[in-house]
Amino acid sequence: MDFTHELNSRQLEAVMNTKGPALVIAGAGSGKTRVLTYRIAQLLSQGVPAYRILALTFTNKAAREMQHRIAALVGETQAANLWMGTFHSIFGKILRLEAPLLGYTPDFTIYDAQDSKNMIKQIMKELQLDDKIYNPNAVQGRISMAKNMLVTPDAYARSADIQLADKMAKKPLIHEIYRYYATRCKKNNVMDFDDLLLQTNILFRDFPDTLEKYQRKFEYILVDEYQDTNYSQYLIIKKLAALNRNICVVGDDAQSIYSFRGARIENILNFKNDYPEYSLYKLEQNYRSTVTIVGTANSVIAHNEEQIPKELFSRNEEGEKIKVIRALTDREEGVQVVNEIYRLAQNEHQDYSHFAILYRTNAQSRLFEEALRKQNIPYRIYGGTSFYQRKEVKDLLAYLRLAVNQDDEESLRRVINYPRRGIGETTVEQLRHAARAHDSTLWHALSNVESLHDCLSPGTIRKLEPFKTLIESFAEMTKTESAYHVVHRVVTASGIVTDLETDNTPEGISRKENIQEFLNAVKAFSETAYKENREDKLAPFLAEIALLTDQDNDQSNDLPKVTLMTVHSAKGLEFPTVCVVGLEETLFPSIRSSHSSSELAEERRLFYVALTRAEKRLILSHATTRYHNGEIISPPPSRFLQEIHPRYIETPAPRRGAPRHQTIARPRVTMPVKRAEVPEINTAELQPAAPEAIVPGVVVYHPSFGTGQVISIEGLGDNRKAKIDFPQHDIKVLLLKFAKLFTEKA
DNA sequence: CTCTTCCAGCTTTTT
DNA sequence: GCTGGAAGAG
Repeated sequence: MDFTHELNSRQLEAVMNTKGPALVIAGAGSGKTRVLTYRIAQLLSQGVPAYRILALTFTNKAAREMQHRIAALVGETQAANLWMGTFHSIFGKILRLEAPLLGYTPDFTIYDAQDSKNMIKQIMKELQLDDKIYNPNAVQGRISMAKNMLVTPDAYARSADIQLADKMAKKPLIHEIYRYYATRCKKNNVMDFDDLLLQTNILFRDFPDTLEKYQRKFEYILVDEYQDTNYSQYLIIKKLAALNRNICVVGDDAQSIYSFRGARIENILNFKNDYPEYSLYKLEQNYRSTVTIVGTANSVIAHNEEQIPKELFSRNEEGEKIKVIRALTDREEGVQVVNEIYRLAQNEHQDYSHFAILYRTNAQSRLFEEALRKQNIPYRIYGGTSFYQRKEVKDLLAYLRLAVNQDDEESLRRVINYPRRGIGETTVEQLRHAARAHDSTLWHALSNVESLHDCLSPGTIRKLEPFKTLIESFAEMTKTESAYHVVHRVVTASGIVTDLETDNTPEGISRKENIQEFLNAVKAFSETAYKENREDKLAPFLAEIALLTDQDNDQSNDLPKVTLMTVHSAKGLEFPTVCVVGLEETLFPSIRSSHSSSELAEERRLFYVALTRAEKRLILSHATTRYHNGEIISPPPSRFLQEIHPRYIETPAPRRGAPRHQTIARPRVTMPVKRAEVPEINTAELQPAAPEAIVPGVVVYHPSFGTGQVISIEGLGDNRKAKIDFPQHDIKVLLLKFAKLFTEKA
């Protein structure tokens, strides 16, 4: 096979040197996927059997794309035999094969984040912990952190550091919740997303023979997006690669944007320590973007310290300068950005699919949707609630999961009274109580409901019996019938259809359509399974969709549409024109990143990711005022805008007559706060500041922070806060109720 | 047990 | 501004 014409010399080296550990630092748009696919093709052409190659990605989409590209190089059959997929799907598969070793059955249920949060809430209720103090999100975050760091409930309870942190957070009993949660998951034959990695680690730790089996099997290991691996993933890879040491990791430290989910940028930075004999390949030529865009991105990321040294460059055209749109309000920002898209589409006959609007938070999408709808521009939104998160789909899924695994308590709770059959909370709690007394599951209590005549009324038992029989009949079906038959039967026999039938509101109709859509998905699964000679039973179907996201059933059908998504979900994608919007302090960078420089650095990498999505043209926008959680805020423009080297930014054309397409005269921005330029104040002439005098722009004096300038005001009543820039200190947010502020006497 | 109304909460989220 | 969950009435 001859790759020399397809690859540059750096890429070629990375492809051809297949032995030993390799670190590929792949800058944005530098042909990372190309290197991975050709490297795999090279291995296959050397005679390495496909089933001995393990290739790990973070998204199903990335895995599928790679599979297609490899199939094009070496043919379908070989490509299909590769062990290629996401961490979660590959190790989920291995765990199903080895489940009995760990005390699970191969049909274990996978819980998504929502399911596990519900379970945590339930456990907290049983432990009588107040969910005002024990915020379920925070608790879940702690447990997830622990799992990703391979901290067992015992270790969690014993760790002095962790206990101190939890005590400080006024949540000293998280270890109890964690313990119950872990026990119940196991009892229910359930794994959450973190378990797919944690249990793999446990498997490899406790069963050396099994580890060795997979070490021998996977002669070559490749990992995509290595900068986004967490500790748990890192350790799995390290263990698997220990025997052959043929490990190739590809990544870009500048694009590490998932530390909030436990990703550890140091994994890529420390690769050289784990594999001292490694070879390093730096891919620095960007094939995606114009010189201007690459220069812009470089000038921004240069503000981060601690990077793997590299210089991304482009030999593409110079390209157009960056357009910065400044709008008075958030709504106006939407209108102006959409106008610009409209103008480009008209003047340059650009297809609408060539445009993407990228924002920091999903909540920002609404204004752009409205503006696009008004202009009759087709668009597609990514993110928000995905198909499998919809209530009606989750209801149906709960029945299906129960049919496969009756011990799945969350699913049982979800449908025991849906559709309404008069089984309320009290009854379920009685069952839970009975289950606890026998140290068994909720289903176990329900299936022995006759023995509970002491605590349940005959009437209640009469309501529970038919439900129990219903689930048993579904369970019976799954053994022999195809997934499609079971789902079809569940939809009708459970009463879901009758329940939805009565609702003829637009939402109700959409719910029915979603159920239909689900049926289509099952049918599609059955057909592929049949074609590929796999079982088309319900269990493998559920296993497959548990790890699917809405980006996966992306039917980019019909007409070309503008793409709207968060910057996070845009990673790995590219568009001719990219609009990065909402570039204001507190929003991008997020306010939550303001207290630590490492979080700010991550925000900057996120901005870098956004910029490097663009091929030809970049449009950046910010608004002077915007609604945020129902309040008006007026944050200054993002510092990231100032970090772009000015030579890349388009300077507004001098006004010659009225501009043709301007919809609204642009008022001057009142407050482009630049640090350290706060006017002096005469400290001799001060008076206590009246609350109404504290407005953006006003210069104030604070006894300990000195002179500062008000950036913005948030909150109402006693909660009113001022964000003030004190050049001698920092930007502070002060509660006006307490802050002793002074203004100059008029 | 069920329905309504009210109130707090609220980044990002490949799996 | 929107959503999900809790509380209270029927």
